[in-house]
Amino acid sequence: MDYPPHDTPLPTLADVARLANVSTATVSRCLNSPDQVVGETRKRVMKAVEDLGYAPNFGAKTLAAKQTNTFGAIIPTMENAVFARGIQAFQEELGRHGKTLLIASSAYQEALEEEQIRALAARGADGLLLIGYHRDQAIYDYLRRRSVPYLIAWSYDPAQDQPSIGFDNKSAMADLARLVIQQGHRRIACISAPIVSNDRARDRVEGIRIAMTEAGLDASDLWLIQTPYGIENGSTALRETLAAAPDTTAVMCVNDVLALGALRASKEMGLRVPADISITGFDDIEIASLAEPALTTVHVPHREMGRRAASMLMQMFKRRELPESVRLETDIRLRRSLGPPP
Amino acid sequence: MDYPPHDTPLPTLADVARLANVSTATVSRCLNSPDQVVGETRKRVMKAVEDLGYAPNFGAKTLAAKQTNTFGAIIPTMENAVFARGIQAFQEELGRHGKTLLIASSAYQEALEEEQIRALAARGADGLLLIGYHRDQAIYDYLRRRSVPYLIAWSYDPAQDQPSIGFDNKSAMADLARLVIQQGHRRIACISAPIVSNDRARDRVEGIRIAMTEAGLDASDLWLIQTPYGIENGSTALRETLAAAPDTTAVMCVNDVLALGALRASKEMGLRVPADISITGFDDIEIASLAEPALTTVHVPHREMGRRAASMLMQMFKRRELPESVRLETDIRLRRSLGPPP
DNA sequence: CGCGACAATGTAAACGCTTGCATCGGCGCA
DNA sequence: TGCGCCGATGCAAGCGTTTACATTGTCGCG
Repeated sequence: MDYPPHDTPLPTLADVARLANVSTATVSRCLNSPDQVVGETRKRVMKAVEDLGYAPNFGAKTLAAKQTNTFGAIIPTMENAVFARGIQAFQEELGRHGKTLLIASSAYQEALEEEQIRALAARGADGLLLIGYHRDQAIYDYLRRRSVPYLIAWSYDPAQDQPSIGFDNKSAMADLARLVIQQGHRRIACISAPIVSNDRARDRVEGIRIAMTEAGLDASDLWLIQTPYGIENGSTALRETLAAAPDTTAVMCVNDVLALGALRASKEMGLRVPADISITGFDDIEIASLAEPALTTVHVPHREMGRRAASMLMQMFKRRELPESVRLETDIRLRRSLGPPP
Repeated sequence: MDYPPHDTPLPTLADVARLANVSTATVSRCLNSPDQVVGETRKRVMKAVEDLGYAPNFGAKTLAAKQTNTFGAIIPTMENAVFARGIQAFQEELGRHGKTLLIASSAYQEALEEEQIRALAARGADGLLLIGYHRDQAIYDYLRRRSVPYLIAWSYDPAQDQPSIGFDNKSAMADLARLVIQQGHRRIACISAPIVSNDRARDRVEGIRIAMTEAGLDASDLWLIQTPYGIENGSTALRETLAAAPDTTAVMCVNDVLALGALRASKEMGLRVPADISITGFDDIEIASLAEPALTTVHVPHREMGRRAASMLMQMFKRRELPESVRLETDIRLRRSLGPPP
């Protein structure tokens, strides 16, 4: 069986019009605003549509109508449950309003993200959801110039002059760090994602430093190690940390997945958590509470964020104005993986 | 700050042509096949493009060129790491060839999936990746009629006359079930996703039945409970199972997430795994080996599947012919969660 | 009975790009 | 010097919609 390029070329509006004995305008109206067409004609047209198996050509439609009912989201990776969940909610909300969501994943590569943003914008997305602030100014200019509404999620920073919905990564992590310090920890290590193009990770690390400084500790004492996303990487990072800084008593990870890896490595090394070493995460993914011991982490309302992001973006498109940025609350989930130092 | 609908309308090919003092044809060629244009002209054109901040209009481009360089994937949910991983690989492979991937998620709803398939097809996707066989025949007809290449992943069933890449869910699960039975289990329960529109789940359940029958057990004795995807749901399902069938000694789950939930519930109920009850999963997601005890499950080469699916689909588009379906091998990862019955 | 208003439909001009074909120089070769 | 060829570029015809505007036919009302 083959896919003839188009042996029977696809039916077009004109074909339908011919068959139904009306003009293309009428067919178009039938499809887009049926109440402008009287019952009998409409029935005839619909039958023709059915018989021909007609489906509108999207490119042509966009070209003529300049609206796609399609929103786009560019996320760093699908393999992170955190984004998956937020985006799922985002899509559900859009769906409720008859909009379609197109997702692209950039695999944490800046160049690729840029390409995808441009692709989605050129494709006429009615609006774009982006993750975090960090990206080339040229992209923002491009988006503004084409007047494509965009919203930044997973970060909230009033200092950044961008419409956004998210939480304050810095202060959330600082809160957690205060708790860690309060438990008596002085030798703290941080396992982070690469911070160079990830403002969320960067802010979280910064949060720890802030709390340390407040407590009279020397922030430059923070042992920092960066590694890509992944359980395995978290494990490796913990081993390296303990090799280089053996007196560490608390390891704060910038996300739960790294923390889970660290947890595993600790156990494999025969360390008891939290008796010998404390470990914390960030995100509160579902398995955080399932781990052994359960992981102390920062809970983030991902679904709420996704849902509200959708509403905001649709508003932006409809009303053509910038919304107020929204700050969501996070809260700390204190679980067994954090305890006093040995 | 506002998003004027288009105060300064976007620059078009014609604008660039005017500024560079060439025809639109030349500009188009500059952008799409630069070697057809001599150096100096090209430079001039590129400068104009730059100055104007020109970006091609995708709709127009598709309309004229009938090729989008875009592939689509419709997955049941992003929240399942299994799909996330496979799709990530799928995208990476496409990216290597300069193609873009658009993803839509159907939240396991048939009607939504259909809508999204149509949307992506109408949008001129060069090819579509679908999950599993189960969907309305009308959709297949539609796709064929529009001659949109499509490939089915995560399932392989020679009986289905569709191009696909995947593994044999039925025999994979049967293999695992044989192992369970071999350990001595006779009272087996199965926690499944809803099987009505999910052939993968259905086949896995069927696999258990086959193994039971082979072993001389009565397949209708299999205690089956269906529940949506999610750890919490897995927990609940386990409790219900044990309430209704208290003599169960092995619980086979159709995916790891449900299994993890079951594991948690067992522990909460004070049962020792596997001493009091054995639990198995399917997929071998990363945390399966991290669980306490580590989960016995079926390992599936998700990334390989994604990567090869991309190649196949690109071939289908280029060569316009149906490929051979590909059957991938799975293998059982025997871990501590499975043991002999008490 | 005639006129205006209005509802239903048709006409045709965009929309922004690609591409087959025509055109135009300039070059090599006899 | 003249011819043919070829590479670079321009011309213009689509591609399949939407939609402003024009046209037609009906109906109610004075």
